[in-house]
Amino acid sequence: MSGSEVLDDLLERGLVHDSTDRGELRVRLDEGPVAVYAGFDPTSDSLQVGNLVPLILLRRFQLHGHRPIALAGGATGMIGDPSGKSDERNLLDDEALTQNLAAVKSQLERLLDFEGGANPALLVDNRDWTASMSYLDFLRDVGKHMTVQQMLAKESVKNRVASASGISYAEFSYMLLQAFDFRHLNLHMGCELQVGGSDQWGNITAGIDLVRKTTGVAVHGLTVPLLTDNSGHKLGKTAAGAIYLSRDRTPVDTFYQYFVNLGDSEVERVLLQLTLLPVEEIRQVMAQHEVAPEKRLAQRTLARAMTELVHGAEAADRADAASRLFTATTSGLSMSDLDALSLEIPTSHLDRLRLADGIDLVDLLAETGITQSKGEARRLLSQAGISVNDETQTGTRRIDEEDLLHGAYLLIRRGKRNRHLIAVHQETP
RNA sequence: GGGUCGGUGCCCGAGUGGCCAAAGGGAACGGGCUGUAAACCCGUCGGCGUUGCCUUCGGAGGUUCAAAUCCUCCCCGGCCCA
Repeated sequence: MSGSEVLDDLLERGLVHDSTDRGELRVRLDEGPVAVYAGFDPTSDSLQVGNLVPLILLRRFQLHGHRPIALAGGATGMIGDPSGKSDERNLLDDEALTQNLAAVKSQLERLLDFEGGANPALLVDNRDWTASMSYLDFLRDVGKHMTVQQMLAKESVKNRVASASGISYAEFSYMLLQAFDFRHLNLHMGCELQVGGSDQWGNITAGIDLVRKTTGVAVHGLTVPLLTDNSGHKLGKTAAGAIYLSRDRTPVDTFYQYFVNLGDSEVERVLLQLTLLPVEEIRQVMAQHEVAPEKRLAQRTLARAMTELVHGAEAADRADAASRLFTATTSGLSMSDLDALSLEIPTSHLDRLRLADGIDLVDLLAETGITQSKGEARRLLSQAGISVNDETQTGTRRIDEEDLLHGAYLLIRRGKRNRHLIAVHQETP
Protein backbone atom coordinates (compact mmCIF):
# COMPACT_ATOMS: atom_id res chain seq x y z
CA MET A 1 0.00 0.00 0.00
CA SER A 2 1.41 3.35 -0.93
CA GLY A 3 0.85 6.14 1.53
CA SER A 4 -0.45 8.60 -1.00
CA GLU A 5 -3.46 6.44 -1.86
CA VAL A 6 -5.38 8.47 0.65
CA LEU A 7 -4.77 11.56 -1.46
CA ASP A 8 -6.20 9.92 -4.55
CA ASP A 9 -9.19 8.78 -2.55
CA LEU A 10 -9.80 12.31 -1.28
CA LEU A 11 -9.47 13.78 -4.75
CA GLU A 12 -11.90 11.28 -6.19
CA ARG A 13 -14.43 12.14 -3.50
CA GLY A 14 -14.09 15.85 -4.08
CA LEU A 15 -12.65 16.33 -0.64
CA VAL A 16 -9.65 18.49 -1.40
CA HIS A 17 -10.27 22.19 -1.30
CA ASP A 18 -6.76 23.47 -0.72
CA SER A 19 -3.46 21.88 0.06
CA THR A 20 0.17 22.80 0.25
CA ASP A 21 2.26 21.63 -2.69
CA ARG A 22 0.45 18.52 -3.92
CA GLY A 23 3.57 16.89 -5.26
CA GLU A 24 5.58 17.33 -2.09
CA LEU A 25 2.70 16.14 0.00
CA ARG A 26 2.38 13.03 -2.14
CA VAL A 27 6.07 12.31 -1.86
CA ARG A 28 5.96 12.67 1.89
CA LEU A 29 2.90 10.42 2.23
CA ASP A 30 4.63 7.74 0.19
CA GLU A 31 7.70 7.82 2.40
CA GLY A 32 5.81 6.34 5.30
CA PRO A 33 3.13 6.94 7.91
CA VAL A 34 2.48 10.59 8.64
CA ALA A 35 1.04 11.98 11.84
CA VAL A 36 -1.95 14.12 10.88
CA TYR A 37 -3.99 16.36 13.12
CA ALA A 38 -7.31 18.18 13.12
CA GLY A 39 -8.66 20.38 15.92
CA PHE A 40 -12.13 20.50 17.44
CA ASP A 41 -13.11 23.37 19.67
CA PRO A 42 -15.60 22.66 22.44
CA THR A 43 -18.03 25.40 21.45
CA SER A 44 -21.00 23.20 22.31
CA ASP A 45 -21.63 20.13 24.41
CA SER A 46 -21.83 18.02 21.29
CA LEU A 47 -20.16 17.89 17.93
CA GLN A 48 -22.38 18.38 14.90
CA VAL A 49 -22.64 16.70 11.54
CA GLY A 50 -20.41 19.42 10.11
CA ASN A 51 -17.61 18.39 12.46
CA LEU A 52 -17.75 14.89 11.04
CA VAL A 53 -16.04 15.96 7.85
CA PRO A 54 -12.61 16.65 9.35
CA LEU A 55 -13.16 13.88 11.88
CA ILE A 56 -13.84 11.30 9.20
CA LEU A 57 -10.95 12.77 7.29
CA LEU A 58 -8.72 11.62 10.14
CA ARG A 59 -10.27 8.18 9.85
CA ARG A 60 -9.53 8.09 6.15
CA PHE A 61 -5.88 8.81 6.87
CA GLN A 62 -5.87 6.20 9.58
CA LEU A 63 -7.36 3.58 7.26
CA HIS A 64 -4.51 4.26 4.88
CA GLY A 65 -1.90 3.66 7.54
CA HIS A 66 -1.30 7.16 8.86
CA ARG A 67 -1.49 8.29 12.47
CA PRO A 68 -4.40 10.57 13.38
CA ILE A 69 -4.25 13.05 16.23
CA ALA A 70 -7.55 14.55 17.33
CA LEU A 71 -7.04 17.77 19.19
CA ALA A 72 -9.71 18.97 21.59
CA GLY A 73 -9.41 22.72 21.86
CA GLY A 74 -9.56 23.31 25.58
CA ALA A 75 -7.41 26.39 25.10
CA THR A 76 -8.53 27.65 21.71
CA GLY A 77 -12.14 27.16 22.79
CA MET A 78 -11.57 29.77 25.46
CA ILE A 79 -10.84 32.41 22.83
CA GLY A 80 -13.11 31.70 19.87
CA ASP A 81 -12.08 31.23 16.26
CA PRO A 82 -13.04 34.21 14.08
CA SER A 83 -12.87 32.05 10.93
CA GLY A 84 -16.15 32.05 9.11
CA LYS A 85 -17.84 34.09 11.82
CA SER A 86 -19.33 37.44 11.02
CA ASP A 87 -19.62 38.51 14.64
CA GLU A 88 -17.56 38.43 17.73
CA ARG A 89 -18.56 35.49 19.85
CA ASN A 90 -19.40 35.44 23.50
CA LEU A 91 -16.85 33.79 25.68
CA LEU A 92 -17.92 30.57 27.30
CA ASP A 93 -17.73 30.48 31.03
CA ASP A 94 -15.42 28.07 32.73
CA GLU A 95 -18.10 25.62 33.74
CA ALA A 96 -19.63 25.36 30.28
CA LEU A 97 -16.23 24.99 28.73
CA THR A 98 -15.24 22.17 31.03
CA GLN A 99 -18.47 20.34 30.35
CA ASN A 100 -18.23 20.84 26.62
CA LEU A 101 -14.66 19.72 26.57
CA ALA A 102 -15.48 16.49 28.35
CA ALA A 103 -18.37 15.81 26.00
CA VAL A 104 -16.38 16.55 22.88
CA LYS A 105 -13.50 14.41 24.06
CA SER A 106 -15.77 11.43 24.62
CA GLN A 107 -17.30 11.84 21.19
CA LEU A 108 -13.88 11.99 19.57
CA GLU A 109 -12.95 8.87 21.46
CA ARG A 110 -15.93 7.00 20.12
CA LEU A 111 -15.38 7.97 16.52
CA LEU A 112 -11.71 7.23 16.11
CA ASP A 113 -9.90 3.98 16.53
CA PHE A 114 -7.55 4.19 19.49
CA GLU A 115 -6.80 0.50 19.57
CA GLY A 116 -5.84 -0.19 16.01
CA GLY A 117 -2.53 -1.93 15.49
CA ALA A 118 0.41 0.08 14.24
CA ASN A 119 -1.28 3.45 14.01
CA PRO A 120 -3.74 4.05 16.82
CA ALA A 121 -5.34 7.47 17.09
CA LEU A 122 -4.29 9.93 19.72
CA LEU A 123 -6.39 12.42 21.63
CA VAL A 124 -4.77 15.57 22.95
CA ASP A 125 -5.97 18.79 24.56
CA ASN A 126 -4.16 22.01 23.74
CA ARG A 127 -4.86 23.31 27.21
CA ASP A 128 -2.14 20.96 28.39
CA TRP A 129 0.64 22.93 26.74
CA THR A 130 -0.95 26.35 26.62
CA ALA A 131 -2.52 26.98 29.99
CA SER A 132 0.67 27.19 31.94
CA MET A 133 2.51 29.33 29.42
CA SER A 134 3.01 32.95 30.33
CA TYR A 135 1.86 35.75 28.08
CA LEU A 136 5.39 37.08 27.79
CA ASP A 137 6.77 33.73 26.75
CA PHE A 138 4.01 33.36 24.22
CA LEU A 139 4.75 36.75 22.68
CA ARG A 140 8.45 35.93 22.44
CA ASP A 141 8.08 32.36 21.18
CA VAL A 142 5.13 32.78 18.87
CA GLY A 143 4.18 36.42 18.47
CA LYS A 144 7.67 37.45 17.47
CA HIS A 145 7.53 35.24 14.39
CA MET A 146 4.30 36.52 12.96
CA THR A 147 3.89 39.93 11.38
CA VAL A 148 0.66 41.82 11.75
CA GLN A 149 0.70 42.23 7.98
CA GLN A 150 0.50 38.46 7.50
CA MET A 151 -2.24 38.18 10.06
CA LEU A 152 -4.29 40.97 8.55
CA ALA A 153 -4.00 39.33 5.15
CA LYS A 154 -5.93 36.23 6.25
CA GLU A 155 -9.49 36.15 4.93
CA SER A 156 -11.05 35.50 8.32
CA VAL A 157 -9.40 38.57 9.79
CA LYS A 158 -9.82 40.75 6.73
CA ASN A 159 -13.54 40.15 6.66
CA ARG A 160 -13.95 40.93 10.29
CA VAL A 161 -11.78 44.02 10.26
CA ALA A 162 -13.98 45.36 7.47
CA SER A 163 -17.21 44.36 9.20
CA ALA A 164 -19.41 46.47 11.39
CA SER A 165 -18.81 44.47 14.52
CA GLY A 166 -15.04 44.48 14.18
CA ILE A 167 -12.80 41.94 15.81
CA SER A 168 -11.43 41.81 19.31
CA TYR A 169 -7.75 41.48 20.00
CA ALA A 170 -8.48 38.07 21.52
CA GLU A 171 -10.04 36.62 18.39
CA PHE A 172 -7.43 38.31 16.27
CA SER A 173 -4.82 36.34 18.20
CA TYR A 174 -6.61 33.03 17.70
CA MET A 175 -4.49 31.96 14.77
CA LEU A 176 -1.36 32.33 16.87
CA LEU A 177 -2.70 29.80 19.33
CA GLN A 178 -3.52 27.38 16.57
CA ALA A 179 -0.12 27.92 14.96
CA PHE A 180 1.47 27.20 18.29
CA ASP A 181 -0.49 23.94 18.51
CA PHE A 182 0.87 22.79 15.18
CA ARG A 183 4.40 23.57 16.27
CA HIS A 184 3.91 21.77 19.56
CA LEU A 185 2.51 18.67 17.87
CA ASN A 186 5.32 18.76 15.33
CA LEU A 187 7.97 19.02 17.98
CA HIS A 188 6.56 16.49 20.41
CA MET A 189 4.60 14.05 18.28
CA GLY A 190 6.17 14.41 14.89
CA CYS A 191 3.00 15.76 13.38
CA GLU A 192 3.59 16.90 9.81
CA LEU A 193 0.14 17.52 8.42
CA GLN A 194 -2.83 19.56 9.60
CA VAL A 195 -6.25 19.10 8.05
CA GLY A 196 -9.52 20.92 8.56
CA GLY A 197 -12.46 22.63 6.91
CA SER A 198 -11.77 25.19 4.22
CA ASP A 199 -12.30 28.02 6.69
CA GLN A 200 -9.24 26.75 8.53
CA TRP A 201 -6.82 27.42 5.71
CA GLY A 202 -5.55 30.68 7.16
CA ASN A 203 -4.97 29.16 10.57
CA ILE A 204 -3.25 26.15 9.05
CA THR A 205 -0.87 28.19 6.93
CA ALA A 206 -0.07 30.32 9.97
CA GLY A 207 1.05 27.12 11.69
CA ILE A 208 3.06 25.97 8.71
CA ASP A 209 4.86 29.32 8.65
CA LEU A 210 5.57 29.20 12.36
CA VAL A 211 7.00 25.70 12.17
CA ARG A 212 9.20 26.59 9.25
CA LYS A 213 10.48 29.76 10.86
CA THR A 214 11.23 28.24 14.22
CA THR A 215 12.45 24.79 13.27
CA GLY A 216 13.17 24.94 9.55
CA VAL A 217 10.92 21.95 8.94
CA ALA A 218 8.44 21.93 6.06
CA VAL A 219 5.06 20.67 7.22
CA HIS A 220 1.88 20.32 5.20
CA GLY A 221 -1.74 21.38 5.21
CA LEU A 222 -4.92 20.22 3.52
CA THR A 223 -8.50 21.41 3.76
CA VAL A 224 -11.81 19.91 2.69
CA PRO A 225 -14.51 22.01 1.06
CA LEU A 226 -17.40 23.31 3.06
CA LEU A 227 -20.16 20.79 2.53
CA THR A 228 -23.55 22.24 1.73
CA ASP A 229 -26.95 20.84 0.91
CA ASN A 230 -28.97 21.79 -2.13
CA SER A 231 -30.36 24.91 -0.57
CA GLY A 232 -26.86 26.15 0.11
CA HIS A 233 -27.00 25.58 3.84
CA LYS A 234 -24.12 23.93 5.58
CA LEU A 235 -24.63 20.21 5.65
CA GLY A 236 -26.27 19.19 8.90
CA LYS A 237 -27.88 22.54 9.53
CA THR A 238 -31.63 22.75 9.39
CA ALA A 239 -33.98 25.58 10.17
CA ALA A 240 -34.74 23.84 13.43
CA GLY A 241 -31.06 23.85 14.32
CA ALA A 242 -28.00 21.79 13.76
CA ILE A 243 -27.96 18.00 13.65
CA TYR A 244 -25.85 16.94 16.61
CA LEU A 245 -24.01 13.73 17.22
CA SER A 246 -25.34 13.50 20.73
CA ARG A 247 -28.59 11.59 20.91
CA ASP A 248 -29.74 13.83 23.73
CA ARG A 249 -29.68 16.79 21.41
CA THR A 250 -30.68 15.06 18.22
CA PRO A 251 -32.66 11.82 18.61
CA VAL A 252 -31.30 8.95 16.54
CA ASP A 253 -34.49 8.89 14.52
CA THR A 254 -34.12 12.57 13.61
CA PHE A 255 -30.48 12.03 12.74
CA TYR A 256 -31.38 9.12 10.46
CA GLN A 257 -34.30 10.91 8.84
CA TYR A 258 -32.19 13.94 8.08
CA PHE A 259 -30.17 11.82 5.68
CA VAL A 260 -33.14 9.88 4.33
CA ASN A 261 -34.71 13.17 3.32
CA LEU A 262 -31.77 14.50 1.35
CA GLY A 263 -32.49 15.18 -2.29
CA ASP A 264 -31.44 12.97 -5.17
CA SER A 265 -29.16 15.59 -6.59
CA GLU A 266 -27.05 15.83 -3.47
CA VAL A 267 -27.02 12.32 -2.08
CA GLU A 268 -24.14 10.98 -4.14
CA ARG A 269 -21.91 13.85 -3.17
CA VAL A 270 -22.72 13.37 0.50
CA LEU A 271 -22.13 9.62 0.26
CA LEU A 272 -18.71 10.28 -1.20
CA GLN A 273 -17.76 13.04 1.16
CA LEU A 274 -19.18 11.86 4.44
CA THR A 275 -19.09 8.07 4.45
CA LEU A 276 -16.23 5.62 4.49
CA LEU A 277 -17.91 3.43 1.89
CA PRO A 278 -15.56 2.62 -1.00
CA VAL A 279 -16.05 4.83 -4.02
CA GLU A 280 -16.76 1.79 -6.17
CA GLU A 281 -19.57 0.69 -3.87
CA ILE A 282 -21.08 4.16 -3.91
CA ARG A 283 -21.12 4.13 -7.70
CA GLN A 284 -23.00 0.83 -7.64
CA VAL A 285 -25.52 2.11 -5.14
CA MET A 286 -26.11 5.16 -7.32
CA ALA A 287 -26.59 3.02 -10.40
CA GLN A 288 -29.28 1.04 -8.58
CA HIS A 289 -30.78 4.18 -7.13
CA GLU A 290 -31.28 5.73 -10.53
CA VAL A 291 -33.34 2.78 -11.68
CA ALA A 292 -35.86 3.32 -8.90
CA PRO A 293 -35.20 6.61 -7.13
CA GLU A 294 -38.46 6.38 -5.21
CA LYS A 295 -36.98 3.59 -3.13
CA ARG A 296 -34.46 6.07 -1.82
CA LEU A 297 -31.80 3.41 -1.75
CA ALA A 298 -28.99 5.94 -1.88
CA GLN A 299 -30.47 7.97 0.97
CA ARG A 300 -31.04 4.84 3.02
CA THR A 301 -27.53 3.64 2.44
CA LEU A 302 -26.27 7.02 3.56
CA ALA A 303 -28.54 7.25 6.61
CA ARG A 304 -27.62 3.73 7.59
CA ALA A 305 -23.87 4.32 7.24
CA MET A 306 -23.92 7.59 9.15
CA THR A 307 -26.13 6.33 11.95
CA GLU A 308 -24.02 3.24 12.34
CA LEU A 309 -20.87 5.30 12.48
CA VAL A 310 -22.17 7.72 15.07
CA HIS A 311 -24.63 5.69 17.10
CA GLY A 312 -23.66 2.10 16.43
CA ALA A 313 -25.17 -0.77 14.47
CA GLU A 314 -27.95 -1.55 16.91
CA ALA A 315 -29.26 2.00 16.99
CA ALA A 316 -29.00 2.12 13.21
CA ASP A 317 -31.15 -1.03 12.97
CA ARG A 318 -33.85 0.52 15.10
CA ALA A 319 -33.83 3.82 13.24
CA ASP A 320 -33.94 1.94 9.96
CA ALA A 321 -36.90 -0.14 11.11
CA ALA A 322 -38.74 2.95 12.33
CA SER A 323 -38.09 4.65 9.03
CA ARG A 324 -39.47 1.73 7.08
CA LEU A 325 -42.70 1.95 9.03
CA PHE A 326 -43.03 5.50 7.81
CA THR A 327 -45.35 4.61 5.00
CA ALA A 328 -47.06 1.81 6.86
CA THR A 329 -50.70 2.28 7.73
CA THR A 330 -51.55 2.13 11.37
CA SER A 331 -53.89 -0.80 10.90
CA GLY A 332 -50.87 -2.83 9.88
CA LEU A 333 -48.90 -1.96 12.99
CA SER A 334 -48.74 -4.57 15.71
CA MET A 335 -48.39 -3.79 19.37
CA SER A 336 -44.71 -4.69 19.19
CA ASP A 337 -44.24 -2.42 16.17
CA LEU A 338 -45.70 0.40 18.19
CA ASP A 339 -43.59 -0.41 21.22
CA ALA A 340 -40.49 -0.35 19.06
CA LEU A 341 -41.57 2.84 17.37
CA SER A 342 -42.11 4.54 20.70
CA LEU A 343 -38.43 4.10 21.46
CA GLU A 344 -37.43 5.78 18.22
CA ILE A 345 -39.80 8.57 17.40
CA PRO A 346 -40.97 11.42 19.64
CA THR A 347 -43.40 9.93 22.12
CA SER A 348 -45.53 11.56 24.79
CA HIS A 349 -47.15 9.83 27.68
CA LEU A 350 -50.73 10.29 28.75
CA ASP A 351 -52.61 9.16 31.81
CA ARG A 352 -55.51 6.91 30.91
CA LEU A 353 -57.79 8.81 33.26
CA ARG A 354 -57.54 11.80 30.95
CA LEU A 355 -59.43 9.86 28.32
CA ALA A 356 -62.38 9.04 30.56
CA ASP A 357 -64.35 12.04 29.36
CA GLY A 358 -62.33 12.37 26.21
CA ILE A 359 -59.69 15.00 25.66
CA ASP A 360 -59.92 17.82 23.18
CA LEU A 361 -57.65 17.22 20.21
CA VAL A 362 -56.45 20.83 20.11
CA ASP A 363 -55.49 20.65 23.77
CA LEU A 364 -53.76 17.34 23.24
CA LEU A 365 -51.69 18.69 20.33
CA ALA A 366 -50.60 21.76 22.25
CA GLU A 367 -49.94 19.87 25.45
CA THR A 368 -47.74 17.25 23.84
CA GLY A 369 -45.76 19.86 21.97
CA ILE A 370 -46.82 18.50 18.59
CA THR A 371 -47.90 22.05 17.93
CA GLN A 372 -46.46 25.08 19.64
CA SER A 373 -49.78 26.64 20.53
CA LYS A 374 -53.46 25.94 20.34
CA GLY A 375 -53.68 28.48 17.57
CA GLU A 376 -51.18 26.52 15.54
CA ALA A 377 -53.09 23.33 16.27
CA ARG A 378 -56.31 24.84 14.95
CA ARG A 379 -54.54 26.22 11.93
CA LEU A 380 -53.02 22.88 11.07
CA LEU A 381 -56.33 21.15 11.55
CA SER A 382 -58.02 23.57 9.20
CA GLN A 383 -55.26 22.95 6.68
CA ALA A 384 -55.70 19.19 6.90
CA GLY A 385 -52.23 18.91 8.36
CA ILE A 386 -53.02 16.60 11.25
CA SER A 387 -53.95 12.97 11.15
CA VAL A 388 -54.76 10.64 14.01
CA ASN A 389 -54.10 7.00 13.24
CA ASP A 390 -53.96 7.83 9.54
CA GLU A 391 -57.28 9.63 9.52
CA THR A 392 -56.97 13.24 8.49
CA GLN A 393 -58.73 15.41 11.02
CA THR A 394 -60.90 18.18 9.71
CA GLY A 395 -61.40 19.95 12.97
CA THR A 396 -61.05 19.45 16.65
CA ARG A 397 -62.94 16.72 18.44
CA ARG A 398 -62.69 14.68 21.57
CA ILE A 399 -60.24 11.82 21.64
CA ASP A 400 -61.16 8.88 23.84
CA GLU A 401 -60.44 5.21 24.47
CA GLU A 402 -62.10 4.27 21.21
CA ASP A 403 -59.32 5.97 19.26
CA LEU A 404 -56.47 3.99 20.78
CA LEU A 405 -54.51 1.50 18.72
CA HIS A 406 -54.32 -1.77 20.63
CA GLY A 407 -55.82 0.13 23.51
CA ALA A 408 -52.55 1.93 24.17
CA TYR A 409 -51.29 4.24 21.44
CA LEU A 410 -52.22 7.15 19.24
CA LEU A 411 -50.11 7.83 16.15
CA ILE A 412 -50.31 11.45 15.19
CA ARG A 413 -48.85 12.83 12.02
CA ARG A 414 -48.18 16.47 11.57
CA GLY A 415 -47.60 17.17 7.93
CA LYS A 416 -45.99 14.43 5.91
CA ARG A 417 -42.74 14.07 7.69
CA ASN A 418 -43.49 14.33 11.36
CA ARG A 419 -44.73 11.45 13.38
CA HIS A 420 -45.52 11.58 17.05
CA LEU A 421 -46.69 8.78 19.26
CA ILE A 422 -48.80 9.13 22.37
CA ALA A 423 -48.59 6.23 24.77
CA VAL A 424 -51.46 5.86 27.21
CA HIS A 425 -50.73 4.44 30.62
CA GLN A 426 -52.60 3.45 33.70
CA GLU A 427 -52.28 6.01 36.43
CA THR A 428 -49.07 5.34 38.27
CA PRO A 429 -49.75 5.31 42.00
C1' G B 1 -16.19 64.04 23.76
C1' G B 2 -19.25 66.78 19.53
C1' G B 3 -22.52 66.00 15.37
C1' U B 4 -25.60 62.84 12.80
C1' C B 5 -28.35 58.50 11.38
C1' G B 6 -30.45 54.33 13.25
C1' G B 7 -32.41 50.02 16.88
C1' U B 8 -39.61 47.12 14.09
C1' G B 9 -42.24 40.23 14.17
C1' C B 10 -37.31 34.05 12.98
C1' C B 11 -34.10 37.30 9.36
C1' C B 12 -34.03 41.57 5.97
C1' G B 13 -37.08 45.69 5.72
C1' A B 14 -41.54 49.48 5.09
C1' G B 15 -44.41 52.34 8.39
C1' U B 16 -43.33 58.49 11.39
C1' G B 17 -50.36 60.09 15.84
C1' G B 18 -56.10 56.60 14.69
C1' C B 19 -57.88 52.55 8.72
C1' C B 20 -51.35 48.72 12.55
C1' A B 21 -50.71 42.51 15.07
C1' A B 22 -47.95 46.32 11.72
C1' A B 23 -46.61 46.53 3.84
C1' G B 24 -43.05 43.67 1.00
C1' G B 25 -39.28 39.88 0.55
C1' G B 26 -36.77 35.59 2.52
C1' A B 27 -36.93 31.49 5.81
C1' A B 28 -40.34 28.31 8.07
C1' C B 29 -44.95 25.57 8.36
C1' G B 30 -49.47 23.13 5.98
C1' G B 31 -51.90 21.47 1.40
C1' G B 32 -51.69 19.97 -4.00
C1' C B 33 -48.50 17.23 -7.62
C1' U B 34 -44.74 13.30 -6.45
C1' G B 35 -41.06 9.15 -4.52
C1' U B 36 -41.04 10.47 3.06
C1' A B 37 -37.28 13.86 -3.69
C1' A B 38 -36.46 18.49 -6.73
C1' A B 39 -39.17 22.18 -9.28
C1' C B 40 -43.84 24.40 -9.38
C1' C B 41 -48.87 26.03 -7.58
C1' C B 42 -52.12 27.39 -3.32
C1' G B 43 -52.58 28.66 1.76
C1' U B 44 -50.66 29.96 6.74
C1' C B 45 -47.18 32.48 9.43
C1' G B 46 -47.74 36.68 18.05
C1' G B 47 -51.19 34.51 21.84
C1' C B 48 -56.05 33.40 23.58
C1' G B 49 -61.87 32.31 25.69
C1' U B 50 -60.94 34.27 17.79
C1' U B 51 -66.83 39.12 14.33
C1' G B 52 -63.62 40.32 20.22
C1' C B 53 -59.66 40.54 23.87
C1' C B 54 -54.40 40.41 25.46
C1' U B 55 -49.07 41.10 24.54
C1' U B 56 -45.38 43.08 20.75
C1' C B 57 -42.14 47.74 17.28
C1' G B 58 -34.17 48.81 22.09
C1' G B 59 -35.45 50.14 27.89
C1' A B 60 -38.03 53.29 31.53
C1' G B 61 -41.30 57.21 32.15
C1' G B 62 -44.68 61.05 29.98
C1' U B 63 -48.25 63.83 26.48
C1' U B 64 -53.01 62.29 24.14
C1' C B 65 -59.70 60.04 23.83
C1' A B 66 -55.79 57.30 20.89
C1' A B 67 -48.48 56.21 20.14
C1' A B 68 -44.24 51.64 16.53
C1' U B 69 -45.19 56.82 15.31
C1' C B 70 -44.76 62.98 19.65
C1' C B 71 -41.68 64.47 24.37
C1' U B 72 -37.84 63.24 28.40
C1' C B 73 -34.03 60.25 30.23
C1' C B 74 -31.21 55.79 29.56
C1' C B 75 -28.85 51.52 26.82
C1' C B 76 -26.75 49.72 22.09
C1' G B 77 -24.80 50.31 17.00
C1' G B 78 -23.27 52.87 12.14
C1' C B 79 -21.11 57.17 9.92
C1' C B 80 -18.58 62.02 10.21
C1' C B 81 -15.65 65.39 13.21
C1' A B 82 -12.18 65.74 17.50
